[in-house]
Amino acid sequence: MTMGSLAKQLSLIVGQAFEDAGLPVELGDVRVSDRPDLAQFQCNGAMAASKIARKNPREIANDITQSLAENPVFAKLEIAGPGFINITMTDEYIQNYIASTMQEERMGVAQYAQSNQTVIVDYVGANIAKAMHAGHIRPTIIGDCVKRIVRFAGFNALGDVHIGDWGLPMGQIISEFELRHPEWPYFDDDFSGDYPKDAPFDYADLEKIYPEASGACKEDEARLILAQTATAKLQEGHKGYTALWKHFLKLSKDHIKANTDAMNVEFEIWKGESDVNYLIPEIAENLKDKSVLLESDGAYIIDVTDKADKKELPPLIFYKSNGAVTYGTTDLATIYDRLKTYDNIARMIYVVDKRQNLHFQQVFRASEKSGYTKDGLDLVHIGFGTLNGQDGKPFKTRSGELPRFDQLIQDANEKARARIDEANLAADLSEEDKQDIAKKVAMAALKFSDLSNQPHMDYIFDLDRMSSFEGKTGPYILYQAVRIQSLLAKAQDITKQTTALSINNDDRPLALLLTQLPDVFDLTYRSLSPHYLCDHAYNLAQEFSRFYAKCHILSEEDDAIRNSRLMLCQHTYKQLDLCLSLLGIDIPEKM
RNA sequence: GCGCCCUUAGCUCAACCGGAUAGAGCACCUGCCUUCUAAGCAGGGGGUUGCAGGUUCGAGUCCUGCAGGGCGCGCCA
Repeated sequence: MTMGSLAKQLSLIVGQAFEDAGLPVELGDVRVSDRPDLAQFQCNGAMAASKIARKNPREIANDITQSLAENPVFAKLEIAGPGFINITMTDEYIQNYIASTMQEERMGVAQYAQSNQTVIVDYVGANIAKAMHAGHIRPTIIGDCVKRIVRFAGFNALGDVHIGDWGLPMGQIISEFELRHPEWPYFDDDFSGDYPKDAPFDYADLEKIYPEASGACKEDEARLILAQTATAKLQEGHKGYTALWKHFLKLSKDHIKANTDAMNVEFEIWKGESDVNYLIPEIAENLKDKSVLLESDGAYIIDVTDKADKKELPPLIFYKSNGAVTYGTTDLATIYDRLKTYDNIARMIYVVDKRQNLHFQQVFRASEKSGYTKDGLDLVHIGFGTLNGQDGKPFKTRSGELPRFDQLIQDANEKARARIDEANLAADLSEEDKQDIAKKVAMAALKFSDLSNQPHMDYIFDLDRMSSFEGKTGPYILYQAVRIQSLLAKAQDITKQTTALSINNDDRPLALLLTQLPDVFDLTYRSLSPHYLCDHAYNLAQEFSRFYAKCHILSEEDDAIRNSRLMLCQHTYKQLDLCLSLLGIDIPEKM
C-alpha cells in the first residue's frame, strides 16, 4: 500500500473539511505552494467554492481553516489574497512522511497496472540500409524512457524496434543490385542451389547503394517501375529476392543494435514490417467479410472516416493497385499480430515523428473498424517534434547531410573524455575507467537535454548544447549524485547509529522536495512526458547542492545532526537514482 | 483549399485542473576553493508571454479573430 505524495495526504484532510462544510471534496485539493516564501502548500478551493456556496471566498477559507486548526499536523494555516489557504506543516509531520515513504521500494509512487497488463512501446523507427542519423536520437531516447516509465508504473513493458524492412526501398535496392550484378544467383529464376550464406556486400555498400537507387527512381519513371515490381515480387515471396533481402536485414539489424547499444537502449522485440507479411492475406479475407476492406480504383482500402469528423480523413490503403502493401497495412497487421502473440495488452505506444500523426490516426481508426480495439486497447502516438537546424528550419536529408548517429555519440564521448582531463578529478583512475565515466557523462548529457523538453516541441540540433556539462544538464545531476555517494562511502567508517530525521531551516527545502516524487511520477506517467521527471531530478540536485554548500555533514560534530543529514543524503541519493534510471541515465562512481 | 502544431528574457526552454510577484539554464556582471568533489555555491541586471477582442473574482494557460513560422493531406516510408 503506497501512501501517495504528501500533498495527496493533505488533500484528503482538507478535502474532508470541505465535505464537512457541505462542499465538493475536490475543492480540498492541495498542491505545492507557488509562493514558498509564504507557505509550503496551498489550497485554492475556497475561491471556486464561493460560487457554489454563494459566499465570500475568504469567509469560506476562514471556516475551513478553523475546522483544520484542531489538527496538530498543521504548523500554520493562513488565508491570503482572495482566499488562498496557505499551509505549513510541522517538521514532525514531514519527518514522519519521509521516514515511512523513503523506506519503501517505490518511495510512495503508486502502481498503475492492473494484473499483468502488457504495454508495447514502438520506437526508433530505423530503416534498412539507411544509416541511423541525428534524427533517430529523439525516438531512441524518448522511447526508451517511456518504456522505463511504463514499466515502473507496473506494466509488463516491451520495446519493439519495428524496423522498416518491407516497403519500396527494398525493391529499390534489389533492383539496383540486379542492374549491377545480373549474374548473382538471386536473380536467376532457375537457380535451385543454396544461396550464399554471407552477403556479397557489407553494410557500408548497402548504405551507399540505397540513396543511389532511390535517386535513380526519382529521376526515371521506368526505373521506379522496376523498383515497384521488385517490391511486389519480394512481398509475394520471390525466393532469390528474399535471400538477398535477408542479407540487408541481417546487416541492418547489426548496425541498429550497435547504435542503440551505445546508448544503453534495449529492445525486447526485434520485429519489422516484414514479420507480419504472412498474416496479411488472412486479415484481408477477414476484413473483406466484414465489409471493412473495400475495392477502390483498383486498390483495396479501409474507409476510416466517421460521421462526427470535421475534417477529411483519407482512407488507409491496404493493397495498392499493383498488389503491394503499404506501411499502413503492416502497421495494422502488427497490431493484429501483437494481440495474437501477447496476452492482456493494455496499450501500444508509438514514439514516432509527429509528422506521422495523420498516418497513425488512419491506422488507429482502421484498428477500431476492424474490431481490434474493442477490448479497451489504447493506441497512442507520441509525436515528437522535428529536428531543426540552428537557423530554425528543418534539417533536410537531401541537401545538408544529417550527422550520423554513431558519429554523434563518439563526439559526445570525446567531449566528455576531454572534460575529465580538464577537471583533473579522476587523475588516479585507469584509462578504462575514464572512458567509462566519459560514456556515462556523455549519455547523461544527450539524454537529459533531449528529455527535458516537451516531446512534441520542435528542437534545434546543437551538439554543443546537447553535450554541455554545466547548469541544467545531465552531468550536473550526476555530479551531485556522485558527491552524495562519496559522502556516504566515507560515512561508513564514522558511525551507523539509527537516529531520527530532524530537519531544520537548512535542509527543509530538500526534505519537502523529496515528498513530491509520487505526484511528479503521476504527472509524468499520465502525460507520458519525461520532462517533469527531469525537472524534479534537477531540482533535487540543485537543492542538495545548496544544502551541501551550506551545511557541514561529515564534519558536523553533533552526532544526531550528522546522522540526520546523512540520512537525508541517503534518501536524496535513492530518489535521484530512481529518477535517473527512469530517464535511462547511469551514475558513475566518480567524476 | 482543408486540417494539425508552434510563437514566453539576447539564445535554448519550463510553468501540474485557469491562481498570488511568469521560472530555469546559457551568455553578461559581482563575490566565494583553509568543510566533506568549484562539472559547484551566493548575488545582480534582463519580460506589455506575437497582436486584438472575449469569458472569469483571477488568463501565458480557455474561446474568437488576425499576423508570423512549421508540418500534413489515396496507392513513398
